[in-house]
Amino acid sequence: MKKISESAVRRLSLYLRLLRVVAGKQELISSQELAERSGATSAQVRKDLSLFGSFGQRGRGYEVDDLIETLEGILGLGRRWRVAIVGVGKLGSALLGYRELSQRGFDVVAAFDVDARKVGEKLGGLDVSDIDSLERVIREREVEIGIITTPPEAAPDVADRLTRAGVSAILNFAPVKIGGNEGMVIRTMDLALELEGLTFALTSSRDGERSHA
Amino acid sequence: MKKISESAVRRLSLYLRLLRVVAGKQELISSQELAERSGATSAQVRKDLSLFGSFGQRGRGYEVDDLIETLEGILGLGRRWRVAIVGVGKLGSALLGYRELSQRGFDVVAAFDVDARKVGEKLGGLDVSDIDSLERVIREREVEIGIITTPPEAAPDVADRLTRAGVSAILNFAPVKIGGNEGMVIRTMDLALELEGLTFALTSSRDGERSHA
DNA sequence: TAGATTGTTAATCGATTAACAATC
DNA sequence: TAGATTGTTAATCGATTAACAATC
Repeated sequence: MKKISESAVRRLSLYLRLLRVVAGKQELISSQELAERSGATSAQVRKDLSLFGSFGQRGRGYEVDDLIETLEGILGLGRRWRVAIVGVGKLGSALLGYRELSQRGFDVVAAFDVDARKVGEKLGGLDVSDIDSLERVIREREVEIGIITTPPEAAPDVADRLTRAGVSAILNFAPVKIGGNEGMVIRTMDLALELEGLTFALTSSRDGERSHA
Repeated sequence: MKKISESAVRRLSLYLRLLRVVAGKQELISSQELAERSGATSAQVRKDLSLFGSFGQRGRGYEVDDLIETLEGILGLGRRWRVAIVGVGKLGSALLGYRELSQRGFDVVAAFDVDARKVGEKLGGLDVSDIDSLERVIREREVEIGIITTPPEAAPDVADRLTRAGVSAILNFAPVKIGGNEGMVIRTMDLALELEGLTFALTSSRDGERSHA
């Protein structure tokens, strides 16, 4: 099976979101229009889609509804996913309260914390479980995706435990490298890294101006 | 000035973080060690650094403390940055409460919301301002970076207003495309997109297994 | 000096863009 | 049929990796 780049997958997600916006308003969409809305080129759009098959009609474009279904299939969104959140601090509880998650097909079925005061508390309609019961609860509730919102020190250990408990993918918000063993799918979202991307751009563009002057 | 790729900048941020961990513990570090810790290759590390100069000593490696300072300089972290958060919902207030931000050189000096009940409230030691006063407050407090944590519908307008008020970079958490005019630096962090990256990988790897069988 | 490790050039790999025949 | 737009191949561009002379 040919390898699909991460950036291609991101764009597919983006196309799907844009298609949902126009769904019901128009029947067909061209690679050109999808390109304008997504900031890609029309060639890019056609290429991305063609990695998985031919879904359009020459001379007409793509059927919006069809393409939505196709993309949902490709991205694995034809079903719901069972998610656990580990670490119910500020960020964790923000995520717990997110309606977006459930709308997009992700059911948060477990939440964990070390803090005894939080355990048992009801947050977003869900009991917070003790982190000590992680393995058991993960198994019982058949969690497939773990979201780590613990402090960085705790994150690698949590990742190991999630892995051993049978979770198959992790979305990590802690600013540390998470060691996943073979086959584990891991993504890290790192606020500081993104901010530093901004400050780099600001700083170097300013230097750029100066050196032009 | 040669273009530096976004991924190179991300790696530089990562190297910096790793260097801070070993600072005080060791004086020198090799590209090899930095590579192991970051998941890059040693050639990658040397190449990334060489985009900005020669900071190492052949046969010895890089001085940890020196390299930290150098990277801070490159990434624009030799100073503090003034940040505003727009949208004090769950995510916005989580960010407001983040000590990490201030530790990393980002001072949150303003927060905004549309909700009259939130305006005036003190959150993380900061008064929430009315969104109507955005332009004025941004100017008065000399905000340089805006963080958007509003619902998606509001985000594009907020981005425009931030831009016109003189903010030079935006970190956007809303799942929409933000139109920035020339020279504006924009990054979007999109939870749904990342999750869909996971489900894609899970789904296609499973399909992969099947097709091997 | 011998061993280690950088900085940089050249080779490779992969992703994006351009172009156009196929075809609705 | 004429016009539009796909799907795909070839060309280009950029990023990563390999290799090695320079040198600490």
